[in-house]
Amino acid sequence: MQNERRLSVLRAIVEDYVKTEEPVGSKALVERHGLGVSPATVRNDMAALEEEGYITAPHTSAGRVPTDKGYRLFVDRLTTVKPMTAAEKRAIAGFLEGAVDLDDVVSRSTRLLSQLTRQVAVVQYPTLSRSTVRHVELVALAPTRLLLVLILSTGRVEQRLLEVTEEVSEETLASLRTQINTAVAGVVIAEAGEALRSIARPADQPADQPAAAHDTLAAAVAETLIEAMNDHRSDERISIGGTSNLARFGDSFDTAVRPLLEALEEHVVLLKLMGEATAGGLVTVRIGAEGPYQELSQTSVVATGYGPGDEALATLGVVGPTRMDYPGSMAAVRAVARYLSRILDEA
Amino acid sequence: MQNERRLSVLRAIVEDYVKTEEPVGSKALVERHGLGVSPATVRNDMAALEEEGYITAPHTSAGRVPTDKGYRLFVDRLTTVKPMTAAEKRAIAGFLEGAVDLDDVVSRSTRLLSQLTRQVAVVQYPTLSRSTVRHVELVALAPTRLLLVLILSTGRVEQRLLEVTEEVSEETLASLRTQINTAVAGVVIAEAGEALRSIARPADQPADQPAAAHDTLAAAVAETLIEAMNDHRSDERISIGGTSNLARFGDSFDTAVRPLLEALEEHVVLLKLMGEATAGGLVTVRIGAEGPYQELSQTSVVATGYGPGDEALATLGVVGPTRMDYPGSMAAVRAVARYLSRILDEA
DNA sequence: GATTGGCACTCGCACGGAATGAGTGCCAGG
DNA sequence: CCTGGCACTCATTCCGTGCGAGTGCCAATC
Repeated sequence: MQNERRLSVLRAIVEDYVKTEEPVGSKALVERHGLGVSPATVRNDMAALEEEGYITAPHTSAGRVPTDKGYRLFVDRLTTVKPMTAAEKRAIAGFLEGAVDLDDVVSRSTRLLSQLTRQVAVVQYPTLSRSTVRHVELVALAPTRLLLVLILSTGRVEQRLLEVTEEVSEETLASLRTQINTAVAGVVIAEAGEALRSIARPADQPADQPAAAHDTLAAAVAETLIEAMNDHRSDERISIGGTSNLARFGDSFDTAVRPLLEALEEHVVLLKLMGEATAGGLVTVRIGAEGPYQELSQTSVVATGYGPGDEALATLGVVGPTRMDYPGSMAAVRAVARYLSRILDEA
Repeated sequence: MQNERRLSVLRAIVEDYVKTEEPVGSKALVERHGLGVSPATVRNDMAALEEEGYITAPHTSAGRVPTDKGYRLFVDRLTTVKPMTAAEKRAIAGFLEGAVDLDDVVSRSTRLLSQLTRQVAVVQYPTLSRSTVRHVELVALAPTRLLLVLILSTGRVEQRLLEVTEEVSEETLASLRTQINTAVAGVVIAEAGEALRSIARPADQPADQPAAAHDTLAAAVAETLIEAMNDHRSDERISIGGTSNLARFGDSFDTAVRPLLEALEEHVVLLKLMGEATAGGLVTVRIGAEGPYQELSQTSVVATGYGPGDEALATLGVVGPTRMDYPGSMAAVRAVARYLSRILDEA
């Protein structure tokens, strides 16, 4: 790929095709874009581009369509991420400001992203594993029934019910509460387990009766909390929005919409599709067959990581047909991730 | 509608049409069902049924299709809800048993329902307004930053952050916590607000300095809690699943799938569509144009209420094209609602 | 050597008419 | 009231044709 104009032609093809959803011909190209050459010249370039596998013709008498390889070149070299307008920025900030809790933040982000991109938006809830413990609360609902509330730095709250065999006094509970919070507040989840276990079996304590009872309780609480922390089921929590945007692609229902609808049900598949979270404003683009699933060879993913302090705790992005507005999507994804991270910072 | 056989014919038409998705003719009818009469006879009956508006012919040389009115008669008089098989019951119970918290219960129910019916399932989270307060927890995250956790009888947890102007001591917090819980534990949401306000401005207290501080704090906490309780935004929380089942109806994309996809995004629309929750095992069926939305004249809703003690706190059901398996859907909806209510009873 | 206008060629698609056949309505006889 | 027979309707399917968008190639031009 040497020629400079050829790249412009490819860019023009991609832009036109994304806009019109129809194969684009040489004549239409020179008209709509200001390339100062004749259709014939463009045809030569197109022939070369096709030779190199960047575009393809659905059939002889139709225009050209970008291939995955063509889109790839486009996003890698032919596009500069266009910044959001001031108005858009204000809209994003305003929309996210009003959120009352983590659920709300995530669902607002999802709606926002789907509206900005007119695609299906996917937002993963912040992972447990790399966040820190903010507070642990023990509540006696009944003499032998405890509610454990685990509050994380991301604002996420996990709760577990725990039935114990012996009645628990309010004093025991209070002391255990203090003990636990001293031990784990501010500690990363991954390391909190060890701290909890050490409370349950302190090395220096004699084996008399009340101490044993306290330890049994502490052990049970510790185990439940550890279980909640390691609950990777909840790592798979995601929020999906903008499904109705798929309606725009009703024509390619079987090749694009149907597989995507199915993938959206399988959260595990979806998360794998989104890929590893990338930090620092880096947006990942996965085009068509580049992804791990054959059935989704008509689907692209634009994603990035987010989290407080630019540490990528979770992924967020949009999913749609390969024929999508990559620059716009990338800009929107990056902007939402940035604002979302900022909100998590503050909280 | 007098003739007995005509009803059988209608039933046969509905069943066949739902199964084959194609207009059904007189000949096919007598073959597939054991009506002991000739096609000609059936034709006469069909003519009568059409006259009365229960069925209609898409065009002259095609078979017949049930009208909304036809489906209505079918669900009202021609169907006995078939009970779930023992295996299905076990599957339902087993599937719901494993849930760890309310979120999990709801999302499992959704998945379950969509799998049983092969339709789009919608489950509304239990409403705040008619549930009772189980516990209120106050946590000092920082000297001037409080986390309020509101735990309801349904297992639902609402949390709010509250910034206060003056530092709060642990003792003040503890006493306020006790006060609040004494006042509102077990009280219905609707009445809890009054109880909270009375804590904030006790009639018999002198106006000296520390008391005033305590009152300011109490008032702030009370208002935040009341706001959380009256947050009808969270009444609109719903869980949706089985969207990919819409893929089966790819043919009627524009008339059925697209409007439904759009409605699924609009939670308010969806809730209105599901209608008032009905208690006591009563399943509501809303067929096509019977619903409030013209664009959804091709969709039916099968829904019922659920909640602890058979009090309908929320709605759950399935949404799909009018051409749906009503008996099966009704049975599944009823069964899931029943098990779900039972789980809420236990918790 | 790149660019351009000209021109023949390809091929999908839209349009129109004919054949097909499923399904109906009606009628006369049982 | 049911049934077999029969003429009729009309959506769907299948060709065949014409059209036109778009291409590829070539010779001429700058």
